[in-house]
Amino acid sequence: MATRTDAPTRREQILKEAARLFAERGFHGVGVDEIGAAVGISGPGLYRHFAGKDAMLAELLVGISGQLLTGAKRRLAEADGGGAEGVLDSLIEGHIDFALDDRPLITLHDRELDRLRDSDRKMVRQLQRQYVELWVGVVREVYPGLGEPAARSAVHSVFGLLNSTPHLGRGGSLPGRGATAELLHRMARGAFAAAEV
Amino acid sequence: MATRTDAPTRREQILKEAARLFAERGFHGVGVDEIGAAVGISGPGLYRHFAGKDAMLAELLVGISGQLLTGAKRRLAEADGGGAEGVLDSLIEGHIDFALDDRPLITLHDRELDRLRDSDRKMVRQLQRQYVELWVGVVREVYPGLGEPAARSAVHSVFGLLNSTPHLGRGGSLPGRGATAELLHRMARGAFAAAEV
DNA sequence: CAGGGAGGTTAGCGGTCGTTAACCTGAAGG
DNA sequence: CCTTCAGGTTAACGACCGCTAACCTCCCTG
Repeated sequence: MATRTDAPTRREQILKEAARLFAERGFHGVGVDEIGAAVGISGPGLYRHFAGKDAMLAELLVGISGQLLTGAKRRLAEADGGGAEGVLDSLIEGHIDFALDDRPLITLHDRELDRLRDSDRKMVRQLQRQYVELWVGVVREVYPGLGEPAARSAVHSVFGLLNSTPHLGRGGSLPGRGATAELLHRMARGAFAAAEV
Repeated sequence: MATRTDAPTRREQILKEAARLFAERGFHGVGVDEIGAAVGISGPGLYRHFAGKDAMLAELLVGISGQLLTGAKRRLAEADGGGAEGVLDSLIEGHIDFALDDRPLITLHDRELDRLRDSDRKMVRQLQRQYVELWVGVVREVYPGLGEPAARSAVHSVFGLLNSTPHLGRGGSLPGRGATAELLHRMARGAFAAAEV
């Protein structure tokens, strides 16, 4: 698991707060002064750590896409020979963990992509595409009745389902993390199964 | 069906283009000059039709939420006594029609809510809540094994699934509107079924 | 103990944006 | 024919925002 125990660097603090603010009010809706204030320094101080506001967003989005893809590849490799069913469950579990633990990032991920420089956007799109295609392969193995276009649509739709976590009441009345994760998992599997034929 | 055949008013043109632009680049990412240019007039000319940029967004979001709720109430009333299954299918169908035909609005609907004045935001939230609760009631009738919190989470997640249409390749390789609608419908039902117990 | 870099600060510039002001025009109506 | 008004126009203002410049202050290190 390799959990971090040392204190987060200033850069990491900034990225975390920027992600939260961008998710809450949109990239253009947040000023650099606010981001600075969120970590206890003031506006222009951020430029000691990032080339500009765009660079923060770029690093966040590239980081998210890369993390998702890397995790998925690892899960695919780990369960090699262990049945496609198990791999799909592992993929779903990983995506749910991400959606539940990093809601702001999940929100940014499909909301602010167009605010990136061309080169960064291309990179993020490529990582996202690889991630989707990895899912599509596994899904078609588990549900052979699905054609490729249908499988791709189904995968995008299940992402929509799993990424709905920001809309689930902010920690108030929902049935706890474990139960929510389980519910989402079952629904994802049910959606895929119903997509087949 | 009461289909409109007369030409759209200028106000309606503006709202339509504003919705598209807001969905593409975000509320703060679009200038009034661009909105004006999209309908062939220039920036400040918009103020003959709207009190300001905020008013356009408010009218769009209130309109969407109201339309969704009104349509859902109508479907519930129409099929009265005709079985909860049929009502749920009708609700799903209505939501899919909306998601497929008005993608920009669906995008705005859960993205730019926080940019509204307090009073407008409260109104939209109330309409949305009524819409969700209507679904929750029907879903629990069809799937009695679902508790109320689980049903509400499931409804939000299915909305995420259905609202994924903007991510499905923009008219390129996807299997045509009818097939897409059918796929989404089956997946929604499958997700609900899998949520139960 | 000098000095230099890391990481702050405030002041301010330049551009953009929402909005208003002032003016114009063409068509409808008495 | 004169008036009125809806629906435009351009100019410009004031606020805000991203970013740079110039400066300061520790702390580490040779």
